[in-house]
Amino acid sequence: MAITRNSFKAELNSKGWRMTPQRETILQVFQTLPRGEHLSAEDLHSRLSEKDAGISLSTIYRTVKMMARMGILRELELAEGHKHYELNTASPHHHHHMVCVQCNQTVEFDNDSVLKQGLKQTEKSGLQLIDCQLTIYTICPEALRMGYPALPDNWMCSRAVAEKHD
Amino acid sequence: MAITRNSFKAELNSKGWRMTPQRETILQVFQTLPRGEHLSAEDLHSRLSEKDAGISLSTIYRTVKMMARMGILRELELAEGHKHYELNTASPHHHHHMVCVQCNQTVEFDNDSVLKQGLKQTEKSGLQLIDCQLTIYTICPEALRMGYPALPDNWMCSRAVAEKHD
DNA sequence: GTGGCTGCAAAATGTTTGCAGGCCT
DNA sequence: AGGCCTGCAAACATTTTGCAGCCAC
Repeated sequence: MAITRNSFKAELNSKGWRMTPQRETILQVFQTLPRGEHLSAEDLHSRLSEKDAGISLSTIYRTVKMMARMGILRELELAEGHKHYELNTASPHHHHHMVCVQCNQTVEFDNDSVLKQGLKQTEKSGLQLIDCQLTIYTICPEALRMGYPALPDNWMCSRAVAEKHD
Repeated sequence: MAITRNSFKAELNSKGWRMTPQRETILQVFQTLPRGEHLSAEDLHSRLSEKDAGISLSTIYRTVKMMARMGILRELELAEGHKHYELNTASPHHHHHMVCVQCNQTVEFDNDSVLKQGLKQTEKSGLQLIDCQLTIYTICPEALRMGYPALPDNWMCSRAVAEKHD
């Protein structure tokens, strides 16, 4: 049931498309990504440049969008202004996200009942469910104490500061 | 509990900010928006230009972002590439969205149990819930029949075509 | 009166696209 | 061999920002 290099190639070919080194590399990155992590196009690009395989940004954008449409990747709108991608594992590995609007820290959590609600809803409307994402926007106690949403310019919570020093 | 011009002004002043004609106008638009509708910054801009009150796009962007941070508006990432806003009515008017990835048609639905799950999750982590959105991505039967995701270039489902003729 | 607010224009960001050449099937 | 695919650069869409003047407090 999980995606493999070969099933990916078969699915591509069945649509008249092709397996290429770039597509294989990108699939591998997601296959070896620790559970709970997700990458933006830019993340992928710099990660691949560091190693050997430089893949152009355009190709990355084209590829992740295609893989998302094929149902292989899941497209997430978590941080402001750009999308993240992760392998689209079906239930029972279906999970959701909780993201702090101040520091963008994301925590994933499992909740199968949400997917059930989603399926109920789409069946009722005669539509096919592609994905179902519960995103919870929160703000951390520290930012609240500092007077959010009237925070000083450039203020960051300690978690966000720590993240900058990675 | 619902937002009013006066409670808005009070909240602004408490933070050292000001009530202005632009902010009042934008609040009014959302207050009189039929339930289930949501506007992008561009929507707001053209809607206000048609009438009398021309408000610059920058001010609109600044204002809706501020109002979202204050918890007055809810920021939605439904269609590709731009955000929509709606009044952030608390439970029991809390609702969620189902959007077709082909034609972008959006249907809202109620589901209080989702909000309950969200509250449970944030409490567990000691965070304050700002918003909680279940977004269901679907694809309509018509696009499936046409071979999605390998659709002909520029193909649109009949609902999407109808939408273009508005 | 003062400092926040607006409008304008310019910049920045994230993403898409046209095209010439290359490689998978 | 044909046509899909890539990389590059340029275009694009949306959103953000610097700044001078304005207006709510």
